[in-house]
Amino acid sequence: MRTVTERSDAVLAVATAFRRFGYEGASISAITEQTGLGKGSLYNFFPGGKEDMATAVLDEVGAWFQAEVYEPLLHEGTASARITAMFDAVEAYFTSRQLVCLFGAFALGQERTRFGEPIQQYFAAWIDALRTALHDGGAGREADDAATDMVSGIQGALVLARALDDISLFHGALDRMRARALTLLD
Amino acid sequence: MRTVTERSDAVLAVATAFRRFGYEGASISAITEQTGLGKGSLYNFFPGGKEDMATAVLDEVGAWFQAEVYEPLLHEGTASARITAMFDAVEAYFTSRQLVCLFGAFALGQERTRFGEPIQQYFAAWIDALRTALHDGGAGREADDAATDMVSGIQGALVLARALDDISLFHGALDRMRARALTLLD
DNA sequence: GTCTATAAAGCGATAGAC
DNA sequence: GTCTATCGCTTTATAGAC
Repeated sequence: MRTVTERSDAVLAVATAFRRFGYEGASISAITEQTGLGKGSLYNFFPGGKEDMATAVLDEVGAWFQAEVYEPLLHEGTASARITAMFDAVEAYFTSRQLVCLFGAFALGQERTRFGEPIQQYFAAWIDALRTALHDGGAGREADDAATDMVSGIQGALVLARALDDISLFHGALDRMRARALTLLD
Repeated sequence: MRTVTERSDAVLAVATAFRRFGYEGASISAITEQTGLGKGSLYNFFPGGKEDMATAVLDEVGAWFQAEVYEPLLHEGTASARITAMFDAVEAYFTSRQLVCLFGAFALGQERTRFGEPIQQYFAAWIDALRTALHDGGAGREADDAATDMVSGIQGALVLARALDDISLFHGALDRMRARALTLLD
């Protein structure tokens, strides 16, 4: 059996392993089983080993959010449409990924030391884009705190929904944040 | 050098190691260095090894929250005083513990599989006690969602404050939640 | 690009002296 | 209750065939 793979596919498969096992918990052999790729393939794609894999995964996720969340938040349509679209995109994203935000999970562990810069970048860019959209929509001084609270609230909802093993907690929290955002606009 | 230790002291020291390294990242030798206890002492206190250590740590933290957060929330004083006291206690607790909630951190990782029941218990009891206090204070139907949002909001604030390495994000978020709680009462 | 075999280091855990 | 030595296993990573 020799199914040739592209690196970008390998990155997605490795990301699944990290979501499931965490960074420390994802041993190379666990990643091998989860992804179906042998060690040879893995070290071919990621010469720097596990840390290289994690960097590639964070890059991929960061790029996805940049393209699908932050930029739409800044450019297209009315403020309320943009913000609603953000919640929809984020809800679909985490729902299809076991309610794990790799940046959030890494921020809580010792991984924060190794990957501090991309983690910081991810959250700073998100808050910044959301604050801008809120401000564009007429939210005044409260746009700052509101943007922070919403990004924070999404992370908290992920923690709680996983802890209580109840995905409706995630959907419910996002519904309330969506509604609150709309009350801040015009 | 033979400094005799009590198990309860060992539990507190091990907790610090888990906060710093995470469950998977805290190797026995790392716990040895962090705590100053040798392997002999550790396995004397925790015959079940690492899993035993984590269980003891979660028990200790859970008991602390039960005594210092949940019960005061249910019994003493006016609702607004009880809720303010909760935020104060929680703020001081996590501030002095590197902004790590072990239950929240474990909920995001594979540790959730092993320690699912205590994790669930911790958050369910917290939400339940807070909901009761809010209800006692005159908050109506919204007490349910508000209690969930506040416990979730605290977890989110911990994630964000660690990710951006800015403790003021934690204090600011708690200030706003405190204020919101008061607007829900009477 | 993928496989298998293997090396070197670190892991959790145990045994026995004190 | 604490120490040191050690076992057996798994880990990350590499080498070389295909």
